[in-house]
Amino acid sequence: MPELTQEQIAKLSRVSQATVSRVLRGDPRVNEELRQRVLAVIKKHGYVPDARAQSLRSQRTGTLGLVVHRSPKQLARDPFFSALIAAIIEFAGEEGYHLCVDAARALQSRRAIYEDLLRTRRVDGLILVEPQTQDERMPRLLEEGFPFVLIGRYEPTDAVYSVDNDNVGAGRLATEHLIRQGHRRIAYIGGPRGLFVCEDRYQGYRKALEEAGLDYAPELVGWGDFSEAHGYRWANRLLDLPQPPTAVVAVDDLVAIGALRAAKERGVAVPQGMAIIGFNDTPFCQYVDPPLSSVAVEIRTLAQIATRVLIDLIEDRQPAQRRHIVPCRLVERASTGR
Amino acid sequence: MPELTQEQIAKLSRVSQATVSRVLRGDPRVNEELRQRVLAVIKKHGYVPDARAQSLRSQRTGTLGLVVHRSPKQLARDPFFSALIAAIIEFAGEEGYHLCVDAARALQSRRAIYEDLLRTRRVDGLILVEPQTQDERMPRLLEEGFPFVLIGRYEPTDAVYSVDNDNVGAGRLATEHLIRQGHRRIAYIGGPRGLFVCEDRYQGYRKALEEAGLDYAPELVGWGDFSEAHGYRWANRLLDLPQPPTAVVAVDDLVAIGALRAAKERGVAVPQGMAIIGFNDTPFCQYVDPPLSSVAVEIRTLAQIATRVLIDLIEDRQPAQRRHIVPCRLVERASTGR
DNA sequence: TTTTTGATAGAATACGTATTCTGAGCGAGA
DNA sequence: TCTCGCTCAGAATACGTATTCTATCAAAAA
Repeated sequence: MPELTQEQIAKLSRVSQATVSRVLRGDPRVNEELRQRVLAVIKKHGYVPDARAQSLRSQRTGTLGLVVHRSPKQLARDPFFSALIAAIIEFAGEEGYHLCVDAARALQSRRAIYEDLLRTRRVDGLILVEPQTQDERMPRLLEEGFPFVLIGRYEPTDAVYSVDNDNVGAGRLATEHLIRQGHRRIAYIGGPRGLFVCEDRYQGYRKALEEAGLDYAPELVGWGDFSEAHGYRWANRLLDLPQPPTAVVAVDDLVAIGALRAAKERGVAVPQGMAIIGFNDTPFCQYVDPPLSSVAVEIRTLAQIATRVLIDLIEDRQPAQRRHIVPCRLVERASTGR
Repeated sequence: MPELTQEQIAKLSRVSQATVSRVLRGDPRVNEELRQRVLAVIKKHGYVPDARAQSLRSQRTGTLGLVVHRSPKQLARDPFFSALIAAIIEFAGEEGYHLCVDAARALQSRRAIYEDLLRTRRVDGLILVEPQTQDERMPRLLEEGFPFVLIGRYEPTDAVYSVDNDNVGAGRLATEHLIRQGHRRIAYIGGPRGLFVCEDRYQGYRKALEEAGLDYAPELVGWGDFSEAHGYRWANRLLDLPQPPTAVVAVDDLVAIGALRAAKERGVAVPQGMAIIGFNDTPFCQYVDPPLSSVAVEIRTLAQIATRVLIDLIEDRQPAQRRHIVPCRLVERASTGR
């Protein structure tokens, strides 16, 4: 453990510890000769500041906290989170911050993690992902004035800084794309009713239909969950209709893949018999047959904005705006091709 | 910021700060009456220790560091890493540790991250993933006696603690499975020559052939990279042979999917015309058509062992053994079914 | 020459906790 | 009665850095 402290550097340079600190911090009020002496010693023996002492003294840890409340199992297989974590690491790193990641499985542990990261001052700020509307942490964080930023949406107050995908726009993008391809009878397979992301994409779907002057057909809209099985079931039901849709907007890639399987099983060609588009542009979209069109969510942008806003808050710069909406991007593949 | 310090708790309880500390640490040498007084005050006003001060004082941060050297982009789309990170978070959390994740993109930044995590004493120990044989960090870490554990393999010295998949066993598992299905002419599509994981799986393949008394056919073995394109190219080449293989072991799921695509394009039915098996049991295995058999890597076990060994090292308990080999598991799906 | 100003650097202190040191009080043994 | 030993709690200190406070010295102003 040959790690030197400022005190030892000082002794070797025949100056005081305070002077060493000043040299390191670039304080101009130090004589050039002494500065050189100190720098020479540091160069020779090496010096790395003790982050623990620095953070105790300066009240800054140089670490951001990321809390997701998902089970590690979900976390492990959700490409969204891995991409998000990776991107946040990247952008935080560029600004000289580290990232501390914690996962809150149960609601019970959520509180514990919150205590442990925040009140112990282990991190300078927090990024919360997909908060719930009934999130008891938000008011407390606001009250304490602790820097944090949300990825997702939170309705009860607009006092929080947040970044979210333009899910309405995404739904519209997918639907308009299908309309451009000539489709007139377009179904929507949604996820759980009441979830922002599903409702928003549904709104986008409705708007696109409306603007194109197409009729809305309630029998073409189904709600459920985010599973492949749900997509499979609903696609089958849609294909059983007297007048089945010629295209399907599925709220999630997995759901879309379920629909794809149903179509293939019944001998319905994709996209000729039925076009299918999903959301999120999950990595496996390009490996299914036919490759799946999808509306990509700009995870990196999401991460970049969240990180920058949080660091601005931490460093007492007033961020430009509270709510950020990140547009999505259409990725055309064979499943909606001509 | 209504966070109280021990000093303030002490004042409110009319005792000394030392006594508060003793009560909190469960020191038995404190009178029951005082203890109760202090606990009552804490209960009323709340108290959470300052992690920064604790770590400065106790030389322990309660944080593990995880360093992966991959670009954030690769990181984002590699399910292995997200699963690994998730699992480490989980197990570290169970032991009361946090996780600080950093990614070293360039070789240049690797050094910087190493400095920043380790010498600044920001973490108590380090988990290194997929070290290279020429890894300049290893000797230094060993020399400094800094606690660390490897996920992967390192040859130059056996002084390091490491956890690795049984890749030889995995290669054997896949090959034996195909042999059991009656295949006699089995190809191997590998990744980059010289990479441990590829060489080991190849060894397993060779051993399984040998033990089954099957001839080794060099023309059935191809090396390249981990891409889908490589699998596609090599599968085509194999199918062009005068006597094509009836089964393929692909070193990675992506490579296997490339092979799958080649087979489908040429009208070769899978598995009847050619069986295919991959490695890693990537989430999308179950969504391709036909679903892809794969040898699953026990990421959670890997993470669990690595975390436990590291924490043992940190807390001065001698771990049982230096090298841990985690067995893999066969996941049968339609691509190798009868 | 005396006072003031400015530049510089060392001494001292604070951050909050854990632990060692010290001393007070008391019962037991001589 | 006096000392020894023991229990317990407060005082003091250390962890390593950043910063404020203070002292020194020289040069400039009076």
